[in-house]
Amino acid sequence: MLELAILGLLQESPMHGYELRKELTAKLGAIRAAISYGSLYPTLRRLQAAGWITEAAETPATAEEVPALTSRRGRVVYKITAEGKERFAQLIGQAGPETYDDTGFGVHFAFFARTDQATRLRILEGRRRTIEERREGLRDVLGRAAERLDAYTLELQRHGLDACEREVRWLEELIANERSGRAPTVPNPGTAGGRRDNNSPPPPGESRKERP
Amino acid sequence: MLELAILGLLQESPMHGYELRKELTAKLGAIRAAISYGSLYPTLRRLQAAGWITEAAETPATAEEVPALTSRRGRVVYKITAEGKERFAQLIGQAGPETYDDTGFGVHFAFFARTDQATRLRILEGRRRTIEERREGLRDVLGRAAERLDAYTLELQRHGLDACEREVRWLEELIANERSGRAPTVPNPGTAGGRRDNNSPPPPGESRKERP
DNA sequence: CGTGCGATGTATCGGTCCGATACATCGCAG
DNA sequence: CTGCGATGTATCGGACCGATACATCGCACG
Repeated sequence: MLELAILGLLQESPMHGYELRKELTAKLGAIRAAISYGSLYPTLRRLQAAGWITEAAETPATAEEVPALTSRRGRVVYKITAEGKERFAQLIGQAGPETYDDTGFGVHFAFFARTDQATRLRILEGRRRTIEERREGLRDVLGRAAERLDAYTLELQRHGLDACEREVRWLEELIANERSGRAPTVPNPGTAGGRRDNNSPPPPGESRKERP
Repeated sequence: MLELAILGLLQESPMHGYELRKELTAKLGAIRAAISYGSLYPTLRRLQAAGWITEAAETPATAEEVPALTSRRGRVVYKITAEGKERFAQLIGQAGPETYDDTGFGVHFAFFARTDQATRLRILEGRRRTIEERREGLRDVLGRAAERLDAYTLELQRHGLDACEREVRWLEELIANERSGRAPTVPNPGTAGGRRDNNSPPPPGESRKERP
């Protein structure tokens, strides 16, 4: 999962570890806590060994000398290679069971802008299937085994069941949207402060890159 | 986390691994997928080595002989020890940061019937804090960094934000309930099939054990 | 003027947990 | 009587986390 996320982010622009972590947190903040360096750095090493990424030279063109006075301490910028792009395309295109669990789905979804529509649909439906099964499991417990469990445990299940139902509905809308339109935006009026408009969703072909 | 869950379940009644996994799945189904044997068995071994649990003899009293004909193949029943109960009480009573993440909170919550009220309140408030922070992070991204992210990523964040707000509300109700009543049941009319009544929540002292 | 603290930055280590895999027994339907 | 699905125990490699260590940079506060 981390591999996919790193490859995806480096496709936007080269980055060093720290920056990568921040971008990762921003992009995946909805589905998981901040990624640990204890995962990040070993993974970067692994990707580099596999040839998917390489180290890029530091020293941006605007660096007006100010040279080796303090010896230009280490800041390792990574960029994706051509093989890395292939690898990313391969990973993003295939969908196994791990694509449908909470984390896996979240990561795939976060890169839907780089995923073709058929795959998007396949993933959304697989996820829906998965959540529907989880939902049925919870209904079973709440129905059949209810008297064996204490009130707190039951309340937990109820809350979980509610979340499942809500996610299924969300997925339904996304699927419908995907099938016969193009925009990922769900038409329901957001629960949060409603000042966000977000019209003009980009037709998900390729996205332009920009860096400040 | 697994340690806490196993200790908690074995407190209800002795069990072997397979059974433990099923009960674990039933009790924690709302927060995580089925626990893996690759975690379960090593953890059981660890707990046994630490002296928190012991192997109990198989052969339930009703076993009308039918003896060593096929050599009574292995089925290892574990039961909790006195030290194990102390350990459980210690684990359930203390609350660190890991108590507030998704899995940790879920496990603690699932054993709230064995937790004193002060601790329950502390945990609920810690969890609320954690989710509120996650919520603020998502709002920040949605507000400040919105134009840097594609429509799919934004939709993911929105869905996550919605889940956060919902959970905070849920926690508020539980906290209010906890402060001035006793019942864990949230008064909101459930989204699911509403045939479950659940009055008479047990005053959370000690719960009776029963096994079929 | 300095000094110390919070953000930036790279890195490792032990431990927890997962997914795949292997293997054996039991009850029962065909 | 044969095979298959549920029950049952077990290990191994790998992914990821949390704690920890360490070094530099900019700037606010005294």
